[in-house]
Parts: sequence; C-alpha cells; structure tokens
Amino acid sequence: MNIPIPTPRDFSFRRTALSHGWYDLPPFSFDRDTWTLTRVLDIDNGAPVTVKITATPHALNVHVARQPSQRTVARIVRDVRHALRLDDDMQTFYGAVTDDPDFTWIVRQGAGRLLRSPTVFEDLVKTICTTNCSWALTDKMVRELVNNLGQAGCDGARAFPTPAAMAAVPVSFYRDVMRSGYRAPYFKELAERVAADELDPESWLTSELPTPELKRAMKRVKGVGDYAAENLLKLVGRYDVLALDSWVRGKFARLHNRNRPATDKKIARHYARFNTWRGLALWCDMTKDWLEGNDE
DNA sequence: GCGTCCAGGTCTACC
DNA sequence: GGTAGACCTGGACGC
Repeated sequence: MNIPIPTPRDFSFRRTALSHGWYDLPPFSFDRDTWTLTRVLDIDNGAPVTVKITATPHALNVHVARQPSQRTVARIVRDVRHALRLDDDMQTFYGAVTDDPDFTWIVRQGAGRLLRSPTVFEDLVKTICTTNCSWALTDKMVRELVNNLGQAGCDGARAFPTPAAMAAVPVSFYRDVMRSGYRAPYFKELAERVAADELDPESWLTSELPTPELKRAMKRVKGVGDYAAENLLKLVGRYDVLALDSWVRGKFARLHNRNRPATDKKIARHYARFNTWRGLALWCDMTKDWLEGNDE
C-alpha cells in the first residue's frame, strides 16, 4: 500500500532526510541509490511496521508492505510528519537568512528541517550515544540496543525499544552487550524514570519554559550535558542554542578560521546575527556541502 | 603487538 | 560558578 502525504512548497526531502546523522542509525536507514528513507515504526498494540519513504515534487510516498488498518495508517502519517518536520513553519527562518549571500542557498534548497525520531525519548537515548565517542561507536551502541531490545515486525525488522523494554534489562546489558561503558547506568536510570512516568521527555516538545530553563531540565538527565541538551533543544524546535561539539568546532575552523581552532565565543559571534535562529543557521552552514551536486 | 591519542562530553569533587 | 581529573570504547597511528 502507498500512503501519499502532501508536503509544503518549501520542503526538501533530501535536505531533511540527510540533515544530520540520524538517517544512518536504526531503526532508520537510507538508500542513496534510490533516495529512500526506511524506518521501522512502533505501533501501539501492534507489531512494528516498516515504511519506505520516497519523495515526489509535492508529496511523500510512504510504502507499506501490507494493508494496514485505518488506525495504523493514521499513526504512520503522524510519525512521518513529525520525523520529517512537515508541520514546521520555516518562513520566519528563511526570512532571517535570505538577505545574507552565504545563507541564501538554505532558502533555495529548502534546508533547515532536522530529521528527528518519532519520540523525544528515542532522540534523548541516541543523543547520549553520540557523546564522547566516535560515530562508529555511536552506531554500534544504537544497533545493539535496537537489535536486542526492539520489538520485531512481521518482516523481522526491529523498532526502537520502548522505555519499558529498556527498563526491564539489567545495567550489565548496557555495559556488556551495548558496550556503552560508563553510560550504562545512565540508560538504565533514564528508562526506569520514563517507564514509571517520573520523567516525560515528550512534554519537552510543547514546553512553555524559556530555553535556558528547559535546558536545565534536560541536563537533569544523567549523561546529558551542555552539548547533548542543546542538540535535543534543536530537535524539539528551539534554535537559540548552538550545540557545539568537537565536529562542529573542527568544521568551523576549516570553513571560517583558516583551519585554526576558534573559541566558542568566536563561533557564537559568527552566528549571533541570526538571533533565535542562530543554532539552525550554524548547522545549515556546517552541512551545506553534504548535498552539493545533489540539489533538488 | 603494544602503547597512546582522541572522538559529534559528562560527572563529581573540590575550590 | 569554575575547573581538574576520571571515565568506557574502539579505531587510527606511531614505534
């Protein structure tokens, strides 16, 4: 079955799907030959469903192997819209960058929508997996988590594990199977708190707290520091933070500082003119070359 | 083969 | 509030 989902005029499937590394971490995967984003979606009270997402000029085409129920279709549409940020209004951001010659490509290419997971919980776990390690280790940790704790669909593909599934395994799983090292107790504690409704990461999406206060709330999760919190803030739609990590610092040095390390203050000054959109302007700037030669 | 460094940082103790 | 040192893993690198 194919489910068509109309897309906004300023939407770019390629720029959104490949906006950052999430597309390569299960239960996402991406095929650059066919430009297909695959995702295994968790369906409440049912087996997970694998969807294959491609784009036409004005719509997404979501392919599902079997004929799902109406309720499942509604869930699929909701999750795809959420993950690909179809409901984000980008015009204010585009207005903020359109007068800057170095940033007009963002408007032209429809960049700025950052791929996210169907749940903030998943984004939170994955973000902790990115801290203080190579991308190869991030990939390994997430893969072990999904392969061992994710529920399998009819095709054998696994969804991202639920908080309850993660809370049910001992710390030794995170240490010895997931190989997450010192992060192991953080995952166990996080899953237990979310499963017990002591912590609700999904509420961060609609929180009315000012960004600094929301960031403080995020940092109360063990394993979430400045970088991780600011990365999560971007994924819930707050772009008045930069989320500087070693990769961004290195890339900024190459692009804007003659290959020499720049201070965080200097990086902040460079993007300050974009005000509340500075974090998104920075990320677009850092990833401009990811799709050069593949523009839609 | 072995030791060291470092990668998409964070926590804790201490001042 | 600011900072030093410890913390897991695994790949790259030099010897």
